[in-house]
Amino acid sequence: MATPKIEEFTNEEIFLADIAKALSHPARIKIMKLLSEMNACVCGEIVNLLPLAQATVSQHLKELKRVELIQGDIDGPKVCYCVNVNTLQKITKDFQNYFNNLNKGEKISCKPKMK
Amino acid sequence: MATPKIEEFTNEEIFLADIAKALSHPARIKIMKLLSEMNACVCGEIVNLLPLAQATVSQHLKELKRVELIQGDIDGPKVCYCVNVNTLQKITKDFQNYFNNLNKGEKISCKPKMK
DNA sequence: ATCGTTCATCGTAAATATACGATAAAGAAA
DNA sequence: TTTCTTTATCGTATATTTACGATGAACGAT
Repeated sequence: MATPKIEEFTNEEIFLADIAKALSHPARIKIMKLLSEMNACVCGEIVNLLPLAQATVSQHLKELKRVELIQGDIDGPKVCYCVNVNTLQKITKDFQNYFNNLNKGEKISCKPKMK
Repeated sequence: MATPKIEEFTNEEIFLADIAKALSHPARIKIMKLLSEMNACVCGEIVNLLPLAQATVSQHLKELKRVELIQGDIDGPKVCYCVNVNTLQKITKDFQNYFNNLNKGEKISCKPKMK
Protein backbone atom coordinates (compact mmCIF):
# COMPACT_ATOMS: atom_id res chain seq x y z
CA MET A 1 0.00 0.00 0.00
CA ALA A 2 2.21 2.81 -1.29
CA THR A 3 -0.48 5.47 -1.36
CA PRO A 4 -2.08 6.30 1.95
CA LYS A 5 -5.88 6.41 1.87
CA ILE A 6 -6.95 9.99 1.36
CA GLU A 7 -9.08 11.59 4.05
CA GLU A 8 -11.03 14.38 2.42
CA PHE A 9 -11.87 16.13 -0.79
CA THR A 10 -10.43 19.54 -1.50
CA ASN A 11 -12.56 22.66 -1.37
CA GLU A 12 -12.14 23.05 -5.11
CA GLU A 13 -13.46 19.56 -5.77
CA ILE A 14 -16.41 20.21 -3.50
CA PHE A 15 -17.10 23.56 -5.11
CA LEU A 16 -17.01 22.28 -8.68
CA ALA A 17 -19.22 19.33 -7.77
CA ASP A 18 -21.68 21.66 -6.07
CA ILE A 19 -21.98 23.90 -9.11
CA ALA A 20 -22.36 20.84 -11.33
CA LYS A 21 -25.13 19.67 -9.04
CA ALA A 22 -26.92 23.00 -9.39
CA LEU A 23 -26.84 22.52 -13.16
CA SER A 24 -27.73 18.83 -13.08
CA HIS A 25 -31.38 19.24 -14.03
CA PRO A 26 -32.72 20.25 -17.47
CA ALA A 27 -35.00 22.82 -15.86
CA ARG A 28 -32.07 24.59 -14.26
CA ILE A 29 -29.99 24.41 -17.43
CA LYS A 30 -32.90 26.05 -19.22
CA ILE A 31 -33.58 28.67 -16.57
CA MET A 32 -30.00 29.89 -16.84
CA LYS A 33 -30.32 30.07 -20.60
CA LEU A 34 -33.64 31.92 -20.39
CA LEU A 35 -32.39 34.45 -17.87
CA SER A 36 -29.29 35.21 -19.88
CA GLU A 37 -31.27 35.61 -23.10
CA MET A 38 -33.85 37.84 -21.51
CA ASN A 39 -31.44 39.55 -19.12
CA ALA A 40 -34.11 39.36 -16.47
CA CYS A 41 -37.45 37.72 -16.12
CA VAL A 42 -40.26 37.51 -13.59
CA CYS A 43 -40.87 34.18 -12.00
CA GLY A 44 -44.29 33.69 -13.59
CA GLU A 45 -42.83 33.99 -17.03
CA ILE A 46 -40.24 31.34 -16.25
CA VAL A 47 -42.98 29.04 -14.99
CA ASN A 48 -44.75 29.39 -18.33
CA LEU A 49 -41.62 28.49 -20.23
CA LEU A 50 -41.10 25.24 -18.34
CA PRO A 51 -43.12 22.02 -18.32
CA LEU A 52 -43.39 22.08 -14.55
CA ALA A 53 -45.73 23.33 -11.86
CA GLN A 54 -45.12 26.67 -10.18
CA ALA A 55 -44.08 25.09 -6.88
CA THR A 56 -41.53 22.93 -8.65
CA VAL A 57 -40.06 25.83 -10.58
CA SER A 58 -39.77 27.77 -7.34
CA GLN A 59 -37.73 24.91 -5.92
CA HIS A 60 -35.41 24.93 -8.92
CA LEU A 61 -34.95 28.69 -8.61
CA LYS A 62 -34.09 28.18 -4.97
CA GLU A 63 -31.37 25.69 -5.88
CA LEU A 64 -29.85 28.15 -8.35
CA LYS A 65 -30.03 30.88 -5.73
CA ARG A 66 -28.33 28.57 -3.24
CA VAL A 67 -25.11 28.61 -5.27
CA GLU A 68 -25.70 32.26 -6.19
CA LEU A 69 -25.97 31.59 -9.90
CA ILE A 70 -29.05 33.79 -9.93
CA GLN A 71 -30.59 36.45 -7.76
CA GLY A 72 -34.14 37.62 -7.27
CA ASP A 73 -35.41 41.17 -6.95
CA ILE A 74 -38.78 41.62 -5.30
CA ASP A 75 -40.89 43.91 -7.45
CA GLY A 76 -44.29 44.37 -5.92
CA PRO A 77 -45.96 40.99 -5.78
CA LYS A 78 -43.67 39.69 -8.48
CA VAL A 79 -40.05 38.58 -8.30
CA CYS A 80 -37.66 39.47 -11.06
CA TYR A 81 -34.82 36.98 -11.48
CA CYS A 82 -31.51 37.52 -13.19
CA VAL A 83 -28.14 35.87 -13.59
CA ASN A 84 -25.52 36.70 -10.98
CA VAL A 85 -22.75 37.88 -13.26
CA ASN A 86 -19.98 37.59 -10.71
CA THR A 87 -20.70 33.97 -9.93
CA LEU A 88 -21.22 33.12 -13.58
CA GLN A 89 -17.85 34.56 -14.51
CA LYS A 90 -16.14 32.73 -11.68
CA ILE A 91 -17.57 29.33 -12.54
CA THR A 92 -17.01 29.87 -16.25
CA LYS A 93 -13.35 30.35 -15.48
CA ASP A 94 -13.20 27.51 -12.98
CA PHE A 95 -14.80 24.99 -15.31
CA GLN A 96 -12.74 26.12 -18.27
CA ASN A 97 -9.71 25.48 -16.11
CA TYR A 98 -10.97 22.12 -14.99
CA PHE A 99 -11.77 20.96 -18.52
CA ASN A 100 -8.52 22.32 -19.88
CA ASN A 101 -6.59 20.33 -17.32
CA LEU A 102 -8.57 17.21 -18.11
CA ASN A 103 -7.71 17.67 -21.77
CA LYS A 104 -4.02 18.09 -21.01
CA GLY A 105 -3.43 14.39 -20.34
CA GLU A 106 -1.43 12.39 -22.84
CA LYS A 107 -4.57 10.67 -24.06
CA ILE A 108 -2.99 7.25 -24.12
CA SER A 109 -6.18 5.33 -23.80
CA CYS A 110 -6.21 1.85 -22.43
CA LYS A 111 -7.03 -0.83 -24.93
CA PRO A 112 -10.52 0.08 -26.03
CA LYS A 113 -12.07 -3.34 -25.44
CA MET A 114 -14.63 -1.91 -23.05
CA LYS A 115 -16.08 -4.07 -20.33
CA MET B 1 -51.05 34.08 -20.96
CA ALA B 2 -49.06 35.04 -24.04
CA THR B 3 -46.53 32.21 -23.78
CA PRO B 4 -47.93 28.72 -24.10
CA LYS B 5 -46.74 26.30 -21.44
CA ILE B 6 -43.78 24.38 -22.80
CA GLU B 7 -44.15 20.62 -23.04
CA GLU B 8 -40.65 19.20 -22.93
CA PHE B 9 -36.99 19.95 -22.54
CA THR B 10 -34.72 19.82 -25.55
CA ASN B 11 -32.24 17.01 -26.03
CA GLU B 12 -29.42 19.48 -25.52
CA GLU B 13 -30.80 20.61 -22.18
CA ILE B 14 -31.20 16.99 -21.11
CA PHE B 15 -27.70 16.11 -22.30
CA LEU B 16 -25.98 18.99 -20.53
CA ALA B 17 -27.88 18.29 -17.32
CA ASP B 18 -26.94 14.63 -17.50
CA ILE B 19 -23.24 15.41 -17.87
CA ALA B 20 -23.48 17.91 -15.04
CA LYS B 21 -25.09 15.18 -12.93
CA ALA B 22 -22.21 12.82 -13.69
CA LEU B 23 -19.84 15.50 -12.37
CA SER B 24 -21.99 16.50 -9.40
CA HIS B 25 -20.01 14.62 -6.76
CA PRO B 26 -16.52 15.50 -5.47
CA ALA B 27 -15.40 11.88 -5.93
CA ARG B 28 -16.26 11.97 -9.61
CA ILE B 29 -14.68 15.38 -10.11
CA LYS B 30 -11.54 13.95 -8.55
CA ILE B 31 -11.58 10.68 -10.48
CA MET B 32 -11.64 12.59 -13.77
CA LYS B 33 -8.72 14.70 -12.57
CA LEU B 34 -6.75 11.65 -11.42
CA LEU B 35 -7.31 9.73 -14.62
CA SER B 36 -6.27 12.64 -16.80
CA GLU B 37 -3.15 13.28 -14.72
CA MET B 38 -2.11 9.65 -14.72
CA ASN B 39 -3.43 8.89 -18.21
CA ALA B 40 -4.72 5.59 -16.91
CA CYS B 41 -5.07 3.95 -13.55
CA VAL B 42 -6.23 0.65 -12.11
CA CYS B 43 -9.34 0.72 -9.98
CA GLY B 44 -7.55 -0.21 -6.78
CA GLU B 45 -5.27 2.77 -7.05
CA ILE B 46 -8.25 5.07 -7.45
CA VAL B 47 -9.85 3.55 -4.36
CA ASN B 48 -6.73 4.40 -2.38
CA LEU B 49 -6.81 7.99 -3.53
CA LEU B 50 -10.38 8.55 -2.39
CA PRO B 51 -11.88 8.66 1.12
CA LEU B 52 -14.48 6.05 0.20
CA ALA B 53 -14.96 2.29 0.32
CA GLN B 54 -14.21 0.15 -2.70
CA ALA B 55 -17.88 -0.59 -3.39
CA THR B 56 -18.70 3.10 -3.35
CA VAL B 57 -15.88 4.00 -5.71
CA SER B 58 -17.04 1.28 -8.05
CA GLN B 59 -20.47 2.93 -8.11
CA HIS B 60 -18.95 6.30 -8.95
CA LEU B 61 -16.90 4.74 -11.74
CA LYS B 62 -20.10 3.20 -13.07
CA GLU B 63 -21.79 6.60 -13.18
CA LEU B 64 -18.86 8.06 -15.15
CA LYS B 65 -18.96 5.08 -17.48
CA ARG B 66 -22.70 5.59 -17.96
CA VAL B 67 -22.12 8.91 -19.72
CA GLU B 68 -18.97 7.52 -21.35
CA LEU B 69 -16.65 9.99 -19.68
CA ILE B 70 -14.36 7.09 -18.85
CA GLN B 71 -13.80 3.56 -20.04
CA GLY B 72 -12.40 0.48 -18.36
CA ASP B 73 -10.04 -2.09 -19.79
CA ILE B 74 -10.01 -5.49 -18.12
CA ASP B 75 -6.42 -6.50 -17.43
CA GLY B 76 -6.34 -9.83 -15.74
CA PRO B 77 -8.07 -9.49 -12.39
CA LYS B 78 -7.56 -5.72 -12.46
CA VAL B 79 -9.42 -3.06 -14.42
CA CYS B 80 -7.55 -0.16 -15.93
CA TYR B 81 -9.61 2.99 -16.28
CA CYS B 82 -8.95 5.96 -18.54
CA VAL B 83 -10.67 9.08 -19.79
CA ASN B 84 -12.74 8.71 -22.95
CA VAL B 85 -11.14 11.43 -25.02
CA ASN B 86 -13.94 11.70 -27.58
CA THR B 87 -16.60 12.33 -24.97
CA LEU B 88 -14.38 14.68 -23.03
CA GLN B 89 -13.74 16.80 -26.11
CA LYS B 90 -17.42 16.88 -26.96
CA ILE B 91 -18.56 18.00 -23.53
CA THR B 92 -15.72 20.48 -23.23
CA LYS B 93 -17.00 22.12 -26.39
CA ASP B 94 -20.65 21.85 -25.40
CA PHE B 95 -20.11 23.42 -21.99
CA GLN B 96 -17.83 26.12 -23.36
CA ASN B 97 -20.65 26.96 -25.75
CA TYR B 98 -23.24 26.92 -23.00
CA PHE B 99 -21.22 29.17 -20.70
CA ASN B 100 -20.28 31.49 -23.53
CA ASN B 101 -23.94 31.96 -24.37
CA LEU B 102 -24.78 32.57 -20.74
CA ASN B 103 -22.11 35.25 -20.63
CA LYS B 104 -23.42 36.92 -23.76
CA GLY B 105 -26.41 38.48 -22.02
CA GLU B 106 -26.45 42.20 -21.49
CA LYS B 107 -25.81 41.76 -17.80
CA ILE B 108 -28.35 44.29 -16.74
CA SER B 109 -28.89 42.89 -13.32
CA CYS B 110 -32.08 43.53 -11.51
CA LYS B 111 -31.73 45.79 -8.55
CA PRO B 112 -29.37 43.86 -6.32
CA LYS B 113 -31.54 44.04 -3.20
CA MET B 114 -31.64 40.29 -2.91
CA LYS B 115 -34.55 38.43 -1.31
C1' DA C 1 -7.36 -27.81 -7.46
C1' DT C 2 -6.80 -24.20 -4.03
C1' DC C 3 -5.86 -19.69 -2.56
C1' DG C 4 -5.36 -14.73 -2.75
C1' DT C 5 -6.34 -10.55 -5.29
C1' DT C 6 -9.26 -7.51 -7.72
C1' DC C 7 -13.39 -5.61 -8.80
C1' DA C 8 -18.57 -5.54 -9.80
C1' DT C 9 -22.84 -6.41 -7.91
C1' DC C 10 -26.32 -7.31 -4.23
C1' DG C 11 -28.75 -6.00 -0.25
C1' DT C 12 -29.89 -2.43 2.47
C1' DA C 13 -30.10 1.90 5.17
C1' DA C 14 -30.22 6.75 5.22
C1' DA C 15 -30.28 10.98 2.98
C1' DT C 16 -31.48 13.92 -0.84
C1' DA C 17 -34.07 15.23 -4.94
C1' DT C 18 -38.14 15.83 -7.62
C1' DA C 19 -42.78 16.80 -8.22
C1' DC C 20 -47.28 18.75 -7.13
C1' DG C 21 -51.49 20.45 -4.60
C1' DA C 22 -52.62 23.35 -0.89
C1' DT C 23 -51.73 27.15 1.78
C1' DA C 24 -49.64 31.45 3.38
C1' DA C 25 -47.76 36.01 2.75
C1' DA C 26 -47.42 40.33 0.44
C1' DG C 27 -48.69 43.58 -2.49
C1' DA C 28 -51.91 45.66 -6.20
C1' DA C 29 -56.39 46.69 -7.52
C1' DA C 30 -61.16 47.13 -6.75
C1' DT D 1 -61.61 46.38 3.32
C1' DT D 2 -62.08 42.71 0.09
C1' DT D 3 -60.28 40.51 -3.76
C1' DC D 4 -56.92 39.05 -7.15
C1' DT D 5 -52.26 38.04 -8.43
C1' DT D 6 -47.87 36.41 -7.56
C1' DT D 7 -44.62 33.60 -5.40
C1' DA D 8 -42.52 30.95 -1.45
C1' DT D 9 -43.22 27.41 1.61
C1' DC D 10 -45.50 23.25 3.66
C1' DG D 11 -46.85 18.64 3.44
C1' DT D 12 -46.28 14.60 1.20
C1' DA D 13 -45.38 10.86 -2.09
C1' DT D 14 -42.05 8.71 -4.90
C1' DA D 15 -37.65 8.10 -6.87
C1' DT D 16 -32.83 8.53 -6.87
C1' DT D 17 -28.34 8.91 -4.67
C1' DT D 18 -24.88 7.76 -1.59
C1' DA D 19 -22.64 4.73 1.30
C1' DC D 20 -20.90 0.32 2.98
C1' DG D 21 -20.44 -4.70 4.18
C1' DA D 22 -21.00 -9.06 2.11
C1' DT D 23 -20.84 -11.89 -1.71
C1' DG D 24 -19.62 -13.57 -6.22
C1' DA D 25 -17.00 -13.88 -10.52
C1' DA D 26 -12.66 -13.80 -12.89
C1' DC D 27 -8.07 -14.33 -12.96
C1' DG D 28 -3.10 -15.25 -11.49
C1' DA D 29 -0.23 -17.72 -8.66
C1' DT D 30 0.93 -21.70 -5.95
